[in-house]
Amino acid sequence: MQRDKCGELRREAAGREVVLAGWVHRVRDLGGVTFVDLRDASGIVQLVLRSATHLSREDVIRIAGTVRLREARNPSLPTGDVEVEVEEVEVLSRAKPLPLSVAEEGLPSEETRLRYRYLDLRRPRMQRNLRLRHRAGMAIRTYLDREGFVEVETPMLTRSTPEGARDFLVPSRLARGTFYALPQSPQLFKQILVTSGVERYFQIVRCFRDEDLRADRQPEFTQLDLEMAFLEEPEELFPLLEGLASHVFRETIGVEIALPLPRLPHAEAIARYGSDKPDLRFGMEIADVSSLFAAGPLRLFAEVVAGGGAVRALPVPGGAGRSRGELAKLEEVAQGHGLPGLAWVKLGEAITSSFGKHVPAETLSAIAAQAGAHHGDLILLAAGRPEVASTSLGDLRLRLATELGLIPEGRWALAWIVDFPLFKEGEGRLESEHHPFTSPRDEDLPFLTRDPLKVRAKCYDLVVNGVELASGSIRIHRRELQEQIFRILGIGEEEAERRFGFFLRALEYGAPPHGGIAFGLDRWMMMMAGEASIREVIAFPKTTTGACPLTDAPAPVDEGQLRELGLRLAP
RNA sequence: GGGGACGUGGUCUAGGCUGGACUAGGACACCGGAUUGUCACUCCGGAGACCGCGGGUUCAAAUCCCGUCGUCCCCGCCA
Repeated sequence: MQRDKCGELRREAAGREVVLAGWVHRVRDLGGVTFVDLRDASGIVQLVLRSATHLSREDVIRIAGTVRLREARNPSLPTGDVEVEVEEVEVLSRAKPLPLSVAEEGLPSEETRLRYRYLDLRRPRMQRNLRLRHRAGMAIRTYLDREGFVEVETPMLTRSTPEGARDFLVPSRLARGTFYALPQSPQLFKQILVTSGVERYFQIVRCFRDEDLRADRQPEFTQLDLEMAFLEEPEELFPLLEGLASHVFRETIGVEIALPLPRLPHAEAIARYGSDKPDLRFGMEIADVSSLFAAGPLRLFAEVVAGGGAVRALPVPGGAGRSRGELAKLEEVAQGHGLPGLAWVKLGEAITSSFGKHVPAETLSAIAAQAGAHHGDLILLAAGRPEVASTSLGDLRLRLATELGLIPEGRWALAWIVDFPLFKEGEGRLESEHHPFTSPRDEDLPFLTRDPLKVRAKCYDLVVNGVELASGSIRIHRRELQEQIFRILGIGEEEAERRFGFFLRALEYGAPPHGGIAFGLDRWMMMMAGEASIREVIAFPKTTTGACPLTDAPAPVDEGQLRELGLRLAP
């Protein structure tokens, strides 16, 4: 269909004969003359109709006409200098009265939006989001291609390798009673690919996890997955990834990211911000004031410190005026983390505290100094196991900063979180902090047998504004070490062979040292688009119950289909 | 698995706490009419909802209670 683009008509086009096709955006019928805003992917232009063709919103039409300069321009449209005097109109397709408003304000319910997604996606904001995502994808591919990466597809029908989440299963017809699993990530395939001589692999790939949904979680989601051979240390990978991230930010939303990015050891992130994905757009750092209480006047806190615990302090700017009730609410948050309570110091006209007279004024001043708090501020104190004390205050730090409007908009605070522990305590056994294929740090290898919880991993997260954007590691490339890790995780030799045998074997035929990372692409898009939900950057997302209102999936299947698969539904 | 919020014409919403003139109001969309310079056009008129569904309390339920379904948010879960 030969046609011109609505959004590209400018002053210079005046006098030209054009053919336009698009959707009727709005109709203003003045009787003798009717104005129609015609919309196509390029934008909107005003048509002038003098014939009596009845048009409704979202009708699809094709017109032929002449571009003319307007008497009065419309400054709110890029095409506002011109209009098209219509000579011929052809209705290509009628639109019924709309089941939802295509206006930006007063959004319909999520379900209605998804049921009529083809209308919902016509909103400028959604069009913008789709295009933003496309630009990001282009930027990613351009950058990685230039760096010598090869995009390789990996199977969607694969085997269940019970890692973290619940698998989506696909029954096999040819081998009754067996199942494929949809991949939670291409983890093992990408490691096998670098072992196969693809020294630089990447893929923009769909992943599947059958867990409950959230605003930032869908059962199927997209990762930017990449892996490189001949890496032994995280630092060898960071410059490339930083280049990628800054390139994508620049090409997608025009934001410049200052490089190199700060590195923050995991332990420090917890201590200073009470989170392994700290929001670094603002201060309010947590201070350790344990030493002030170690031999101090408060027996309760002294005992905590003596028992290996810590007392940590969070400054709250301008918080000195908080009422007892407000403090109680904050305390509830801390209690939710398992702390018995919160202590506080107010730097008001006088310095007051929840300690009454038990703690001398000079100690209170010392606390204020260490917490970096000033006149008018409040200091919240948490005492307990160091991590619990910190994460409780970390939670409060975020809540209070949000409430106080201390988080600057338009800032992008990126950082690497490094030196995660390799293991964490699970239910009666050790679990991988990242995943079982993560390499321990060389200097911590001696602790593997003696004190595994002390072992740090060659593992890293890329954190943006308090959101985990990407997570990766240097992998284990020697079978013996991989088997040792499995043993520590309580995966026996027989089980390891059964579940991961194919992978262990691959490590026996010349596997280079390697490592990589996976970005949560949807979350990244969500942030760049300034959206609060991942669904706004996914064309056809699912509801919280995993349903698709557009197609009504999931749906029952015919008895015959089940029979072919050898399946019968339990009563 | 648990907690919370919401559900009123096609869409968004008022009403709900404190049940009775609610004969459920408004805006947008829709239909009819007027209208030759609008651009969120305007003006006049019209149609359209038994208030998600089921049960209960009551003389009386959109309103109170219970259940259920749906949507959203959070905790658990998500290597």
